Amino acid sequence: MVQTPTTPCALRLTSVQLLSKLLPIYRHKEELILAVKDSTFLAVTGETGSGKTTQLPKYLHQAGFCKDGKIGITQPRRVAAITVAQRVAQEMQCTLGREVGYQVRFDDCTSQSTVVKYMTDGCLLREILADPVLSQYSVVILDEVHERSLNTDILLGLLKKMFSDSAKAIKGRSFPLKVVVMSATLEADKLSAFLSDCPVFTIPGRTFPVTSTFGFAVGPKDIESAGYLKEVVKVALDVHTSEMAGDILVFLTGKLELKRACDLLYEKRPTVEGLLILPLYGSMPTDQQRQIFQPPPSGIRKCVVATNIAATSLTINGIKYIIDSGFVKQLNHNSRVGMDILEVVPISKSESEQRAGRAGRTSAGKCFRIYTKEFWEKSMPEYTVPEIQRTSLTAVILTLKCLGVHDVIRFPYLDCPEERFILEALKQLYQFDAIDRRGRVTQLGKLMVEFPLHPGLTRAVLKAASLGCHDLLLPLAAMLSVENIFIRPGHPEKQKEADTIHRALAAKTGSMNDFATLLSVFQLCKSSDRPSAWCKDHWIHWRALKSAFSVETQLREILLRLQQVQQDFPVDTFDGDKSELFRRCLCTGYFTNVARRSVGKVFCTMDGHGSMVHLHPSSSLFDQEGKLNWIIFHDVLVTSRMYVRTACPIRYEWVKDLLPKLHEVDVYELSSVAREEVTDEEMIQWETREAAKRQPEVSTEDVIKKLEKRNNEATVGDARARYMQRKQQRQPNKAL
DNA sequence: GAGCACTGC
Repeated sequence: MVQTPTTPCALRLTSVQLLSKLLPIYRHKEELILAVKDSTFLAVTGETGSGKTTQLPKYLHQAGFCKDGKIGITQPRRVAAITVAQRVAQEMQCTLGREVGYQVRFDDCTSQSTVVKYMTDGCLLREILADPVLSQYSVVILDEVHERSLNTDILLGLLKKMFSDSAKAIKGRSFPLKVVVMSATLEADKLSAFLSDCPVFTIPGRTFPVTSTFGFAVGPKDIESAGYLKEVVKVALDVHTSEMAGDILVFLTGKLELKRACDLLYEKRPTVEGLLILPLYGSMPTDQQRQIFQPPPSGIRKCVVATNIAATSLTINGIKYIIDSGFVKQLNHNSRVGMDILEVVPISKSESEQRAGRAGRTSAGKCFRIYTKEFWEKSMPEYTVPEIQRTSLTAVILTLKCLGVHDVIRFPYLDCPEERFILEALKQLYQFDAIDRRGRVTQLGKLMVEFPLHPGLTRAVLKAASLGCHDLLLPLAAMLSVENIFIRPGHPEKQKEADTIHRALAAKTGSMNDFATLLSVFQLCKSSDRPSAWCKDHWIHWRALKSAFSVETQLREILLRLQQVQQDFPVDTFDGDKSELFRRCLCTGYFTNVARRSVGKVFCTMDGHGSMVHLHPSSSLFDQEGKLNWIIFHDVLVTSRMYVRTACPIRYEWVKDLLPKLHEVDVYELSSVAREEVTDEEMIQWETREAAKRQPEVSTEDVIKKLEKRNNEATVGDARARYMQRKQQRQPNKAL
């Protein structure tokens, strides 16, 4: 413990401690400690403001739970892990990083003496990979379980399994492990049922009532109607002119929409005095955010127009009024086209309650929903579909396999993902050589799981490492895993300027290759004397590039460690020029994202879905389509068309040997692999069938015909149709 | 010829 030498500091600490006794949880301290002692699993529910996140670990520490091991508390977000740890360290009068610490990616603030450790759920998952029984912990607390983040859901299943596998895992421990899951009230019973009907401890919250009203702008029949933006603006102005003092928070779906709404509000400004309009979105420069968190000047009302970032990640004080559009932009995995699609969808009822709740943090509030009661009843689901059911599972399934979970279908999921999502993930892992035909993790798969990247990208990195050219792939992998680095300003003049500079950067590499451009930007900036100024001059996000630098360092460290530990680290040889070497490495990881030009500027994906795609105009390959035949690409964007971005040309010969892998495995064959390890008998049957299917010599045209299997585009087509409809509704003049 | 929500390792 650290002494508190100065009086002001001591006073402050005392007041923090006094305040903690006023929290609703304080009255239940002894009962809570007993409840944790009495059972293996405990579910604790309590709304915002109950104090469960800060106080429970402190109570357990005081009750002696740290005698044998640590108390670990997970959070879905980095900032939460850090700020809560700071707060608790202050209350326990110790230096952050000593008894109380935190660990998030790139920031480990713990030491030998740390016994109360806050961390992100992803960090604990990494720890389990290294130590499957969590032998250092006496208590594990999963917080914010109701948010259903992918990592928290996996942790939940793993912890349940740890105790149900006839205590095999637990035998490896010298003292018992206690598991506490904390959640908002709604999910408590479900959690209890999942964890062998464990006790539920309820702590009252401390929030103020929020009254919600419905509007007229969006009904179930015009689900995609965008006239709602006008309604949002109208409601905001009504609130400003007729409601009492208090700030407004508006929930919209995306950056452009925020901008449009702010413009509409500004237009009304001459008639509406004293409204401070502030947009808020994730990638916004931090210097522009300051005003948002400061109280407005007296007599001025703040109106924050935000994306979903204001739903959980950021808290703004003084919000009394919520205006809820009822929509969110969400990345969903579509297994029919085998791709991730970013789309606007109605929020769930629980999500809308959460949004409303943002108005009741400091006093009673009001929530104005711009959609009808009918929309609420007919078009909004009860709960948000958990991430695990709408995301690509490739990386997660590899993690489970590496943890010895062979039966990935019957793994105890709180909510099971659809079987075809799991099968698709297995198929991809097989294609990347991470698992074999029996579903066992390969040597390569064990290396791959160590990298915090998509398995395909990791595959390319490892290929490069085996060829001794990881200096080409590590920076690229880092650049592809951070947010978009190219700034494209709104002003037409500036936009032109930025585009010209970006095009010049691409031309510098001497080849049409968006991956090479990214690598070049990384290298040029890194070797620059004043990197931040270099970024400014080239319209590049300095913040994003800085994080690419740290990611690259981390990836390099992981690779180095694996090469030292692993005696038989793969080694290959290659002679050819650097550009070919680079692209060949990419092919090993991106051969599932390969397309061949069909007619004009249209490309056809070769992954068996046969989707028609176009090059995005931001690509350096754009307008060069005539010169291209085969390309690989990093991602897909569905707007007015299906666009592929970040692409490069390849030669058919480079993927020829890999392409058969795309269709040699029948996904249904893998279902047995998914359930358990395959028996020898099944294996022989399978091999026989496979051999029968295989042609002795497959011609180019045969492979292409097989891959151009048309055309499963229906869902993407739907998304596009909806988009076009919205576009017309928003720009009625242009439609004529 | 251009519609990137939000997390996390």
